[in-house]
Amino acid sequence: MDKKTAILEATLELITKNGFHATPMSMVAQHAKVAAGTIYHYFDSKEQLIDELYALHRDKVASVMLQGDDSSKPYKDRFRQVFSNLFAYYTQNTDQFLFIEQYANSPIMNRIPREESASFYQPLIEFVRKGIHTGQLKDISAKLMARLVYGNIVSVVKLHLSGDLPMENALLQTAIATTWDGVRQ
Amino acid sequence: MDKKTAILEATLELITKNGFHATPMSMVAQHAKVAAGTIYHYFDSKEQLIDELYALHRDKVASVMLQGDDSSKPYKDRFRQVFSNLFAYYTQNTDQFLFIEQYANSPIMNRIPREESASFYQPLIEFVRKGIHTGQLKDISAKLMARLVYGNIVSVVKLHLSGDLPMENALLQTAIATTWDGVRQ
Amino acid sequence: MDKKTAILEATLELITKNGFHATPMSMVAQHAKVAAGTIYHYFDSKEQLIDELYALHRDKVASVMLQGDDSSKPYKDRFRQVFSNLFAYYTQNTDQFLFIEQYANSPIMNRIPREESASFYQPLIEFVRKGIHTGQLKDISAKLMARLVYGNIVSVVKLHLSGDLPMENALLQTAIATTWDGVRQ
Amino acid sequence: MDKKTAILEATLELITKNGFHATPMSMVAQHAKVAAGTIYHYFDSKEQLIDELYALHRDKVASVMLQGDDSSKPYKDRFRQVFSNLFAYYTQNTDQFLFIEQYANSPIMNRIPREESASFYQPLIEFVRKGIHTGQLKDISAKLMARLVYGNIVSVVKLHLSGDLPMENALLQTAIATTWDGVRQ
DNA sequence: GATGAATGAGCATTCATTCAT
DNA sequence: TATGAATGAATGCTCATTCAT
Repeated sequence: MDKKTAILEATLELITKNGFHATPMSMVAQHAKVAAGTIYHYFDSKEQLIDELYALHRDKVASVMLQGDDSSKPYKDRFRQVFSNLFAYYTQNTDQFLFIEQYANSPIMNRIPREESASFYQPLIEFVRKGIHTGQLKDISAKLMARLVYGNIVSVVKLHLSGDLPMENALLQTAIATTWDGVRQ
Repeated sequence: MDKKTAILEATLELITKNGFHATPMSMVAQHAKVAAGTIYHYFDSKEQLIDELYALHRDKVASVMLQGDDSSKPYKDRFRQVFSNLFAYYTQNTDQFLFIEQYANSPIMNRIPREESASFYQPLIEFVRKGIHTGQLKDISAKLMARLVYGNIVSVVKLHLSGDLPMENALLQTAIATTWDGVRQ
Repeated sequence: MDKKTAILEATLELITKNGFHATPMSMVAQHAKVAAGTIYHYFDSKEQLIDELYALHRDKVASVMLQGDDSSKPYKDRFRQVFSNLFAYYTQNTDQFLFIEQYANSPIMNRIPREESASFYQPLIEFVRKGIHTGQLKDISAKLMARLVYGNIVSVVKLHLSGDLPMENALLQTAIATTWDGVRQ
Repeated sequence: MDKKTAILEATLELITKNGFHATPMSMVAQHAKVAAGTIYHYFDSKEQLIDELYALHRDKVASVMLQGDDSSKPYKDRFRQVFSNLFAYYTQNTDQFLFIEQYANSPIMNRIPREESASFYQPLIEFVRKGIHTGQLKDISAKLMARLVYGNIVSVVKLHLSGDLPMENALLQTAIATTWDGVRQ
């Protein structure tokens, strides 16, 4: 649905820029070039619109993460690729990144059932688990390791976006190496 | 000022629970047991109240971080202590942690001048810089390294608070070791 | 027209239950199983739909009132029958009764020209007039008498519907007798 | 409270003229010469405002009804007075009458607990009960009789207000006599 | 005729802020 | 200092109505 997409895109952009509460539905309507009432054909409420937007981008991230993963390659290369995938996606889709972080760190996150929100990390947990089983990675909790790896990616993206230290490739490789040294066997 | 403190505490608690926009000034007044108008004797506006609250807790974190740091100890022990200090503070002061994260990940963060907000990491940057200079840590960007270390602490606290994997001490030591292995020379 | 009837019936039911303003056209459409736009093929507006519904049931009541009236019977029996007719119709068609009362007691009643609305009582006025002329009823204003009689019927139906004192037959006969004693010569 | 009274009066007037849903809160505010938000200091919601308005006038009616009742007078005179009291009050306070009728005949009436709403008739029931016990009135259900008497008053007021047959005193006496003849022993 | 997506004016309600006391 | 009643602009949402198909 074209209008639904327009609404979702306008919401993403505006919330990223202004925050949840500084983004009135009327402004979303204006930017999406639909009438205010139209939004309510596609979404039950502002709350539900935002939740759906989050679910959409959460799933998108999950699908991007393992793109191009090839189990025949050396695990270290695969690890480097996963890190790069997310870094590239987030830095090229700043709004998505900032929206996800804003959402995940606000109390509205609790509107999402615990299980569903835990599942965000599932693909990454599976991925590190493989590395653990094959002896490439430390034999520690996969849940913990996945969080640490993902957290490092987020840290690097934030540093990049802060403008304080833009990530050229060499620096990114350093960050990946640092992460790898932490988790490798 | 007793009332000012009451207002700040009420604000912290309510924003942590409800979020910025779901926390009306009237509710803050009620919880702080002052009249609505009284808040405006101590703060110019809601915005300024929140900003001041953030500044307060940001500085508190900076002071907690290096508590008990003793430059005569082995650097690795000092590193372990910094990590533990923050972990302990955040898990024992959940509201502060959640408030800082909520604030730092929302667009209102931009209200704070870039420099000031970068300075949050300054003590940690100095700390890792020492490790680099003495050859204990990798010779890479201190800014990057500080972010990675702090990001790992945040990751561990969030995992703990999610209830998905409570951190007993052994697990915490694992997380510290993983971080250390990443940054050490 | 089948759909038109469905719309009228849905409107009656919903307005009786929810009131005029708590009955959106979309809800009427849903219950009548037609599209929202379809209603506007049969009715000009919500206002006109409601007015037509009222006219419909007002006329229905007029036709029910004198059903089975036989001028060869004793007038007192005929009086009793008119009373019973309306009581029976209203208690067996609760929605119609409640809708008429709701409509007649709301300011929208003024949308109907005075004359037309006065004509609701016309058949009853004629009926009591006969009783007056033949000396069965008091020689007082027929308009007044008709209103008193109809008012008594309404009172009895409301008491019945309130559940506070269900009308079995004996009680109904008492009510009729009381009314009769008031108006008879 | 001066403003509260102004709000109640404005609401009464406007609802009587326009109906519940055609009376926006902004219009109430305007007529009461207060800000829109001020209404919500005194009332929780539009619904509660209307309910309170109804309760207020319901109680007022109950207190007016028996005004000047003197148990040493002949019962018939007392009966005539009760009838006259209500007729006079309603015709001199048209808005109150129309509001009560509009409210009582709309589905919102169900917001009021059954018992409370039944109690509206209680004073009148007690009054007719006295007449029954002393043998002045028919020995029939007091509940039924009270409803019939009150219904007659309402009928007379409505006829008067319709403009179709203004009630001068002689006519009013006729109406009272008709009612009395119906209920007297 | 029939549909239902789309419109946008209108509504109830909230809330940051002010100010007379 | 402190109060809390009062303000009124702003917000999320509804709903009668239209119109392209």
